[in-house]
Amino acid sequence: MYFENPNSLISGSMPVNQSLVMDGEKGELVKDSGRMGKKIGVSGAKTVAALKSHSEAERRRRERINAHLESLRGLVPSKEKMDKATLLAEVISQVKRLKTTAKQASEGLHVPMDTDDIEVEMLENNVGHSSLLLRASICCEYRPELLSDLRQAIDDLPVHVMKCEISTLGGRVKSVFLLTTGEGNNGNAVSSVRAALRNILEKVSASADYAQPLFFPRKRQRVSYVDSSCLSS
Amino acid sequence: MYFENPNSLISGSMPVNQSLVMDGEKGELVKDSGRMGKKIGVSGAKTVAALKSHSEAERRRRERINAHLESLRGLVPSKEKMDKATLLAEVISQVKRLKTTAKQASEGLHVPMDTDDIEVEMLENNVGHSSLLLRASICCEYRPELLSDLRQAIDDLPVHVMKCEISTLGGRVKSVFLLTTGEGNNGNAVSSVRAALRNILEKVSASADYAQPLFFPRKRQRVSYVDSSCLSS
DNA sequence: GGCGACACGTGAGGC
DNA sequence: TGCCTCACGTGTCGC
Repeated sequence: MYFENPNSLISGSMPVNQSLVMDGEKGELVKDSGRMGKKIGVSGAKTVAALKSHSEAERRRRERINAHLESLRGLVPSKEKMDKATLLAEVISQVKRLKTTAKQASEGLHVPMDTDDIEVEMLENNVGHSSLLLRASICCEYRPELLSDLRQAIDDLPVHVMKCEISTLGGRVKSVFLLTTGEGNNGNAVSSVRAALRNILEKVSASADYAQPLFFPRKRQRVSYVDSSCLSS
Repeated sequence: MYFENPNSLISGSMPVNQSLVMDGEKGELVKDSGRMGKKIGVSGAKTVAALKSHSEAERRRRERINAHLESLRGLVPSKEKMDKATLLAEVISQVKRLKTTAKQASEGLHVPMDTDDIEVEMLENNVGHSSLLLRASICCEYRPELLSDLRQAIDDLPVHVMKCEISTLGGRVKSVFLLTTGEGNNGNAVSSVRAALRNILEKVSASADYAQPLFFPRKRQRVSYVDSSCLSS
């Protein structure tokens, strides 16, 4: 802020530039061509009033933007006071990170969909470690042998289960595994896990009798407590 | 952009304001006190060069900021072209939303902790609907009757199960329920659910024999695939 | 004293 | 027309 008193709009060193200008090229004082032949004295008051309201409005606009930038500064984890541009850069990387983690934490997990599905993906390559981190999921209708089948299939694979998660919605179930492979056959780990899960999926469709669902055989209900509008990435 | 040619620095209507100023108060033309008595003609070339590089640097700075704003515009779900200020406002609400959903999706769910725990909380009040949305979780050591006990307990309560999720880590299990209450006794819904879950927890500690864990009785391992640096909110 | 970051006032253009 | 948003050049402060 230039002036302690915000009312003192007119700076002593900043020209209001209404009719007298300095020709920068030659340095001579010239009369501005005052478009539309209004006399200076007549329209002067109105012009300066308009200019004043204009600059005030612009100041308000700047304050609005800067206030938002300030609250953004409070939302990024960094504590040091940073540049306006780098703050924005930090915000966009933050938004991207949050979107991917939110997507991975919600869409990937939790909600069994209506269609049977198998997903096996390699997560981070974990540079420095020779083992891979895999995320495998299977989504299908529930049947009583499903869990033991799953356990048997995973146990037969050369993988470690770091985390297992089962969620049910309606009569359907989705199981998500976080797996690590030992050293060695990392190349076909994804495909072998996928094949094992596919076997289970086919066994499901083979057994014609669908037993009662695992937990709560109510009518299918959808619930979405995750803001899916944010996950478009 | 004012000038097609960025080299034409000197505007006809913008005073360079190096020595002649307009006193805004009285409107009289005054001589600026020209600190350091350099002659205009001598330092003119250097001054105009410095001014040019200055304005160019400022232009680059603006372009940097605006480029970041533009990429932020691509990250916000809204499709209509919005104001700079409203764009920033949208971004900060987006960040807040993503933080809460990410936090709820990760820290709240998924990972069984080492200590037994029961959480029952009311989610949104869902204005307009008379039913409440609850999130209830129980975290304890696994035992074979745990799942059927849970089902029985929840079935005895006046709630609907919208979603159920079970995750295991080591020999421990965490179950999370998304519940809706019917009309009526919303006031004590939280406490009654909590009491039911507490019953189960006590039954666990009563049965002294811990059967083998549900899935994979390997050594306890921690995995954190959610960027916890973003969840400070 | 140059360089970078910021706030400012102002002209242009859109409804 | 009046209001609003934006880009621009400039003054100023800190390193």
